[in-house]
Amino acid sequence: MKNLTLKDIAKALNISITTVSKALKDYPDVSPKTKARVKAYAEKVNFTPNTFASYLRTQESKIIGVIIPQLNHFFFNDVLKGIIKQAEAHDYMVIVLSSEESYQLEQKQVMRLLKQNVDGILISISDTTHDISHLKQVEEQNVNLIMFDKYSKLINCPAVVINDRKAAYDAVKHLIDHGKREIAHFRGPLLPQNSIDRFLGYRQALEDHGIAYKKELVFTCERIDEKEGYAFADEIIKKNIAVDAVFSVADLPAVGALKCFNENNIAVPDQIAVMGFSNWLISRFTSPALSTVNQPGTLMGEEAFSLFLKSNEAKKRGEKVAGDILELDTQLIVRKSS
Amino acid sequence: MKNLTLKDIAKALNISITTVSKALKDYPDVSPKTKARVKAYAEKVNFTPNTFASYLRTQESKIIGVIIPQLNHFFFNDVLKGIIKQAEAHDYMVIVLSSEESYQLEQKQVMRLLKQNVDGILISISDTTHDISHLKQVEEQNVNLIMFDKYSKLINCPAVVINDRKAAYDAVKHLIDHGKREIAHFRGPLLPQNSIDRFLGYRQALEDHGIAYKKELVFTCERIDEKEGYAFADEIIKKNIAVDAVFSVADLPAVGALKCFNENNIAVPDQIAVMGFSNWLISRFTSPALSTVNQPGTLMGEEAFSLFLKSNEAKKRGEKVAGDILELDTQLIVRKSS
DNA sequence: GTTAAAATCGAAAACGTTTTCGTTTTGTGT
DNA sequence: ACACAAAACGAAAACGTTTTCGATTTTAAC
Repeated sequence: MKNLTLKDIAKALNISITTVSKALKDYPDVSPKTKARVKAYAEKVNFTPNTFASYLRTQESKIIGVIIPQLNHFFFNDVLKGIIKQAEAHDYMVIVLSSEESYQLEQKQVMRLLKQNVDGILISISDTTHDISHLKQVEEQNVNLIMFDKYSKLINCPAVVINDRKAAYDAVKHLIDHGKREIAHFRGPLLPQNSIDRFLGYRQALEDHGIAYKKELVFTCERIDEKEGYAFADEIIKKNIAVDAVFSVADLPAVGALKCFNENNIAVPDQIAVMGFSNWLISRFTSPALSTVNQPGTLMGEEAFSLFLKSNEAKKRGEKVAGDILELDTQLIVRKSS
Repeated sequence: MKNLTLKDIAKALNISITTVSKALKDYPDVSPKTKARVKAYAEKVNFTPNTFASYLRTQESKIIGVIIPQLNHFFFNDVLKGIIKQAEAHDYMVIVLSSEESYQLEQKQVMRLLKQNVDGILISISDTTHDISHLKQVEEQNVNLIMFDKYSKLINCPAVVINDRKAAYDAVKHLIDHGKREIAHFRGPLLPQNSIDRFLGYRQALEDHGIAYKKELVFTCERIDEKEGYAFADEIIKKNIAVDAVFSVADLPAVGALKCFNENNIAVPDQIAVMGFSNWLISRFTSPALSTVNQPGTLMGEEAFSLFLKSNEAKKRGEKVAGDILELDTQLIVRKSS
């Protein structure tokens, strides 16, 4: 019960391998009669050409590689879902790798994918990636490169991202619109760009509404977990810092803050409103339910694959695709915490 | 900047392709001197053989396929992480596909992987899979088949699973040991086997501790979400059913129940204790924090890959590996809700 | 019936690797 | 210096596909 080959079909129909191959690919120099015969038979025995042999001739593997910073991460898995869904629709297979937020490992994974002769690499770069020579190498080898979510401006390839700045702006604006003026921000570290953009959106929103930016209202996360959020909230209470809202760079610190406020009998959202970011599953279940910003992960994955397809077709025509950056809109999810 | 070939190395060193290939694979009929020369050069230019061409000769693709029922599912992503980690350590690539809990799609994905000539298929079967002819076909094509978590007894291949029955037993025993006697159970649907096993563990624990099984304390989930759990809890309150503990087939219904009990001022765990299953991220953040059962997902993935390796080696020796089922232990996570 | 053009087909090379088997080179003992 | 075995090397075929180009057959026109 081995997979059939062109040879098997040729033998069965008593014609040459060449003719079988050409019939299946609708070459003009095959008579309609034989074409029909071949196609009918191929259909019957469920033949599809061996991808490995095909690759050897055409240099197209019909496989793409995806590198994400973390394997069991809600958002990236959502993106992965979109990529795989679209890939499937276009008959591509997806190899999944993780950089585990390590620059070294990311380099290694890129090299592995190049060795595997994938048709394209879709990557969200790790927080520790400070050098992009490995990505340059992808382009030098003429392999399609697409970045998503966490990207580098130092390389000129198509990318699809969230408009983090606008998303943060809208979130903070929402707090302001509800009468909040002393808005604290739990910001992320200096890398990746996303956390900077969210911080900038926060500042911009304050400025546009005539609220002075106060350095002492900004707390910097390192691990971005709930403990940090709890600690910051605790500091706010202990030091009696005047705060009537918190905008967090991610949901987990917001959840931590929520817990701390609850324990100290601070009314959310009346005394202090809380806003998260990312719309993780957990945000629906806190009490009060956490307001947050939804990132369209699946859509991002689908768009990333579309960019790959475009890039691949341009490559086939001998062109080079422009390094345009596609920005996806987020959605403000207003729940009980704001 | 194309990938190098054996031919390039042969030309550079002025020897034949054959000798280069054999030197790299330590054939005995190559002199130590040339071996060293070839290896040094190959190292220098970072050569690795083209996997597609290799496959054509050896019929080994060094690619495995994984099919999971859902792509962005906390537990399955954990398993995926374990598989990919081990695969990487053994120089395998992993193609990820999803059946989306659809029997039809599962069939299709299996066929796609067979067409791709993967060396093995690791699968967790969907809840709607009632027929296993597609899996039989995998074995007929002599491709290694490994099942994990959700498996079928109708097919004889290696598998790695959680001991759901024992896990449920231990969870219920924990409730009993804390003085609970009227233990309700939110059970899952009739498929997959896992939810049956958890139900059986529940019954066994009651029986072994001299507690009569009461049908009216068992509630059957269909979608296994928090709304169902909320509704069941509501029913318990409204109908005034005597219940002092709830054991849920999964975390989400338990979270829903928790919410309902909180809203009705029922003290958890004193009046009613609540126990979930799966240790999702969310269980840490409810109030009170949810007691649950941890499923070792990453370990399961690692073991699944190990089973594949074993199976593959047996295949190379012309043997057939036994369809042994490896059961992994779970951990009872006791938090404030019990 | 002849001939040219058009339609149809197939031989063969190529992709890069692995492996069999035959050839050449080296080394040993006389 | 010679025979012979052992060591080292290389030619070639195979994996299954695609595609070029030459060969063959059919059709049409006179």
